[in-house]
Amino acid sequence: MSTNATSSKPVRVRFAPSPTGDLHVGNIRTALFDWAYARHTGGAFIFRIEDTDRERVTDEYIAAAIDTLRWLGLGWDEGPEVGGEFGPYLQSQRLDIYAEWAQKFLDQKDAYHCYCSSEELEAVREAQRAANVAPGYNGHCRDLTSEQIAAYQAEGRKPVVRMRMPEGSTTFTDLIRGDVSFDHNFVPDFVLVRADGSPLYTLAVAVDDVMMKVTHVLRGEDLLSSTPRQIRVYQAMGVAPEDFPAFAHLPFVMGQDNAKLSKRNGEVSIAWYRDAGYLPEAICNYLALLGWSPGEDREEVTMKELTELFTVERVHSSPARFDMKKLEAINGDKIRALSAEEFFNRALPFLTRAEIISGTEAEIALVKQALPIIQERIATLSEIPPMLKFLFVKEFAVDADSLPKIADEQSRKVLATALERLTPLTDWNHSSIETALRSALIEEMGLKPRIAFGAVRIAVTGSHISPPLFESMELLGQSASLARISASL
RNA sequence: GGCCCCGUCGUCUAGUGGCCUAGGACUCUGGCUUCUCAAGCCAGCUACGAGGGUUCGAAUCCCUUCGGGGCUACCA
Repeated sequence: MSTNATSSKPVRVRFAPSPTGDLHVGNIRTALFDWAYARHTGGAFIFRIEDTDRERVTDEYIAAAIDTLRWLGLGWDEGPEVGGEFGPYLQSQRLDIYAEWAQKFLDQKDAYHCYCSSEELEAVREAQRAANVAPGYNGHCRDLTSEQIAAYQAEGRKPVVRMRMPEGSTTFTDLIRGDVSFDHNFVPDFVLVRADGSPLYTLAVAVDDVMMKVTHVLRGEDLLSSTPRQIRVYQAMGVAPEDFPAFAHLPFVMGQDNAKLSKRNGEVSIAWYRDAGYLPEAICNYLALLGWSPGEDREEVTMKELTELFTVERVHSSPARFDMKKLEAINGDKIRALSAEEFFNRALPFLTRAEIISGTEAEIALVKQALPIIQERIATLSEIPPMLKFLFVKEFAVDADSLPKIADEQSRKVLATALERLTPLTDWNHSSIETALRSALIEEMGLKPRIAFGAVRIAVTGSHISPPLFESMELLGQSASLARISASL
């Protein structure tokens, strides 16, 4: 059989993670594409939690997933916290629905009880591997007699519910990969309900997509080969082929060097990126470029432009490697593009969390003046505290590695001269400071600017790397600046 | 092993038979600018996995091959 993906129904896309851990880069890329597609088509974005495996999914992870999506700006139209017509959106709250369908499949003989134990199943697989044949359920319990069933029940065995895969094959049109076909010889009868009565992903995902009227399933490539099973459930539910959702299997996002994305090569948890000072719009922009491209040699897109430009046709089929360097570059671009007010809003939490400032009015005012001179020099927000630290420290001290650089005779002379010429300055601002120092150190002493200003920089900011010197001194103020120069003599 | 998916610079990509002696971005290298660090500007390095076809013409179509990945659970 085959399905046709064309549909004129209003688009409904879902992002349905199974929160067995923090949402990671790959999950988010999928969420982003789901969201962008829904927004592009004017359809609904549905957020559903697949927590049928309560052994692995925790409430903390669910809460974290909700939080992460919100932080990224991927708002949903239906789902946790916002509700919706087709809720609940947590699968663990829909157990009765799955049980009803499973019973219906049983009644229709589309499914059957399987009494095989895990050990027996494993033994079968072992034998299949040894015989070099396709491993998979062998259909042992497909047509049990009532005597056999009675015997198993007498043994106290609890059966699982297994879906019967008919002879033939399943072909569906993947929006990204074209027609994909699976021979049922390689799609064994699969389990819908565990022995304890709880549903499996294979049941819940298909039932929910139908019940929630999902029209487009954009998900990871790893689910590609489970699609025939999902389609089998649609059929058992009595859904007409033209009402099946369209599928699009997104390519993987892989780690820096080899295969899987892991802690080693680039952090996987989005929470980590938030703490490291990455902007949500930068993460989304970068992730959008993994497996998709707006074309026309374009790289930079806003969230709004992404929704306007995004189409599944432009998603390609090969996996992409995650490159932290490029994310950083985009993050720097986005930071530079921020308005002064926005930049302040984003920067403030990093300064307070690093305990550089406590939040007094005077501190806030100084921060607002200082931010513009560092905005173009950082790639992540976490670079702000170390860069502005010199303006706020109570106990100032020159960095250990910079200290030797101002210990020589020439530096001491430079600092002494600077102190002497800066002390009488009555109008303390960056241009008057620059004028005074240039005439004293460059013109009169004949020094190279980098040598002369370098010494002053270290004495005043404590490091040989700092924001622009004269602006820094203006912000620090005359008395503090002079005190530091004097202290280093 | 079987089934399925994938294969353009180091990385992300543009490219849908001639506009490609393959373009952009990140990285890297060199230079300019410069009070440090950045930013900015300029230049450079490096790619169609391989082999066969089809065609006047192929990165683009077909076949084979090699390589990578996924699935093969009472995970999702």
